[in-house]
Amino acid sequence: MKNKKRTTIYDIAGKLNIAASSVSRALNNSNHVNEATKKLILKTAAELNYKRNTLASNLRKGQSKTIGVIVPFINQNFFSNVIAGIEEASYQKGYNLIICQSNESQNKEVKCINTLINQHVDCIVISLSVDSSDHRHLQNVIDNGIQLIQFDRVADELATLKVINDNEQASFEAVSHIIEQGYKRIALLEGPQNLNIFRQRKTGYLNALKKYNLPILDALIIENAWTKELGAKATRKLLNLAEPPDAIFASTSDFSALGVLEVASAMGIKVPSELGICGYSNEAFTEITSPSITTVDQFSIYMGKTVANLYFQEMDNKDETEIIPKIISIKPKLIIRSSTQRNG
Amino acid sequence: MKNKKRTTIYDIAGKLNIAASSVSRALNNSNHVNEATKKLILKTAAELNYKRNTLASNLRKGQSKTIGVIVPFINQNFFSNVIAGIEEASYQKGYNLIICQSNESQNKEVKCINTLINQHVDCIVISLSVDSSDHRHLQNVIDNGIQLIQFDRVADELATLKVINDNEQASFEAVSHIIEQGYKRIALLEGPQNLNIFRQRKTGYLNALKKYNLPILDALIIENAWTKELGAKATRKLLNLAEPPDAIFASTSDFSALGVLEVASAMGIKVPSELGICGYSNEAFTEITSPSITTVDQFSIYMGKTVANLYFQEMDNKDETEIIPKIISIKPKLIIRSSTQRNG
DNA sequence: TTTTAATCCGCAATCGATTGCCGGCATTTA
DNA sequence: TAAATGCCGGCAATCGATTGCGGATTAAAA
Repeated sequence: MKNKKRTTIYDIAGKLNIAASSVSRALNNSNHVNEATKKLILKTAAELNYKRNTLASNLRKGQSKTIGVIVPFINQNFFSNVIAGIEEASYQKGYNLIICQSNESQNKEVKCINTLINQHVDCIVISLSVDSSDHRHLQNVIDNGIQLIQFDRVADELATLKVINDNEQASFEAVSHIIEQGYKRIALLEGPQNLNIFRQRKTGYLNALKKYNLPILDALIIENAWTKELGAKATRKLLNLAEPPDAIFASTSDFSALGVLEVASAMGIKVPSELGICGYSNEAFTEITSPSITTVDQFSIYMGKTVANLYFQEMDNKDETEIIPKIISIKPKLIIRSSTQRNG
Repeated sequence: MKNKKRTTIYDIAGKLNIAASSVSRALNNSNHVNEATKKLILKTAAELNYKRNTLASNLRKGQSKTIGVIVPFINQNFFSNVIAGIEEASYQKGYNLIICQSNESQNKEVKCINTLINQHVDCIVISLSVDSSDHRHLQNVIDNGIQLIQFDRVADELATLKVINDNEQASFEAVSHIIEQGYKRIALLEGPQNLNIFRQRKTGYLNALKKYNLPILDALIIENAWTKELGAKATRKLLNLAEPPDAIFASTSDFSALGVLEVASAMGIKVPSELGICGYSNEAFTEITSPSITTVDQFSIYMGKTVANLYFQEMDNKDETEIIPKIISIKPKLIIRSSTQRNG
């Protein structure tokens, strides 16, 4: 029962004593075949349990109907949601997904890209790894004639299709909200500044301080505090300052914010009355901590769908020879919860 | 710059005035080529930015070095972790992953399987959707000579490779722990019984009650309470009984347990003193609710690695013509937290 | 010096599906 | 009736890489 050779169009052609080309045409519903023979072929194909060999088909047609996706980690909420979104939209169009993780390493990222190029994917969707420094591997994708779409963590200087969040605006709104709640000394936990998203969030933070005429205090800005542990560590440092902050904006992630919350609780500091906390990403748990954590929702599933549809749209009007770089910016939403509400 | 034809082995062969077969052999590091020419070929290949066309290669070799994975939802913690595990192990072996979501629908599951068969994947890894009733589509995979590996939610009657959790034992231990904490009336929130995992967890529950000579009370067993909302609804019903339970085992998921906790909190019922709660899956948030939730860890990433390695191992000794069905059972771990601890 | 073996390389078939082109037959139009 | 058109089917090349086989050259053994 095992591993008999699969039935091919030649098997069908042989059985019906016709040419393979006719079988192929029938299977592709070409109107170049008589309706009766087409039916007969389809029937025979079903009987013989024929499955098209997509490899052969793609090789001949020079396309693979496959989209390659590279993310730092598959099992992080934001990314798995984006992937789910991409998958949903792609499935409807008959496209498949090949997923790779870069593990936040440019080294592996390069390998993933090469694999995907070898696989002749039609499109590569990527969110950069944290230590991504130069972008020759991305240029390589383009040079190989593969559509490249960057999302979330993008290389600004590369003119490709992009789907991003308006991080600066979201960050600005979050910090403005914090200020309006009466907090005066607002600390920032920032992420690796080689990633544009973290630079933008910092800019938003600075702009908000500026708008409300609050001083920028370098002591309250902590670099690379983007995990729960680093967030906790940074918080310990901040709260032990002679003049500690009265709010902490964990611009990097909700995990970082969780670290802040845990340290504050352990130190007996009351949230939000004595310390305001705001995270980023709207992870599921932010709703159920006590107090619940104010955060920013990035519409991750929608983002994934947008990425996929952007590709399909580009395909549709590929009569244009040149690719016009296009950027779709999604406005994230501030989710105000208990951890920053001390008015009202 | 765009969409020039890619360089092929023929381009390399042409430039060096040798046969394509030699180029192929050099690229595959065959020792059938002179060391000097091999070097020259490799150098030229790099210069011309050659990328192997994996489609052609796979077509010729009759294998795709690709594993297809089908899960209900990509963006659920357990599944995304399993996928991350599979990806990690596969990547090391040079295998690619094609990911599909069944959306808990057998209908889509069938389509996914057909897609993967068409793609000529070497192996299909699947965790069944909840409404999966018959298993002809799985049989179809086997009939097409594709290795099938089931994990977590498996069809017992199908003799394939399987990687599962010992749900019955885990459930037994969880309920035993609850009983040992002095709870007497333990409710069970159970999942759809057509899935074997939920049947097994129920069995474990029943066995534990039996062992400790506790009565089985039908009123305390609620069917299909496997989301947060359904868990909450079930809890409202249970706690309004004339004789309400003093503990609830949400055997379906931690989300369900979270629903229980929220309703209990809203009703002013103290956890764990008045009500014990135990979930299943060790979702990240169970650690940070107050009180933290006792749950069962399924070692999901490890499970993914195990699945992948099981496949590679089978490949290695495929000299055996017949496939020996093999089941790997991973023993989950009870994580005891505050929500069930009222002794000590 | 001759035989044997080893090493390298090329030819050509192959994997399975697709598609441009040609030709036979039937139908329609002049 | 002859010419033009349309429909349907087959032939054969093609996509790019792999591989069995045979031949040529060189090195090693007798």
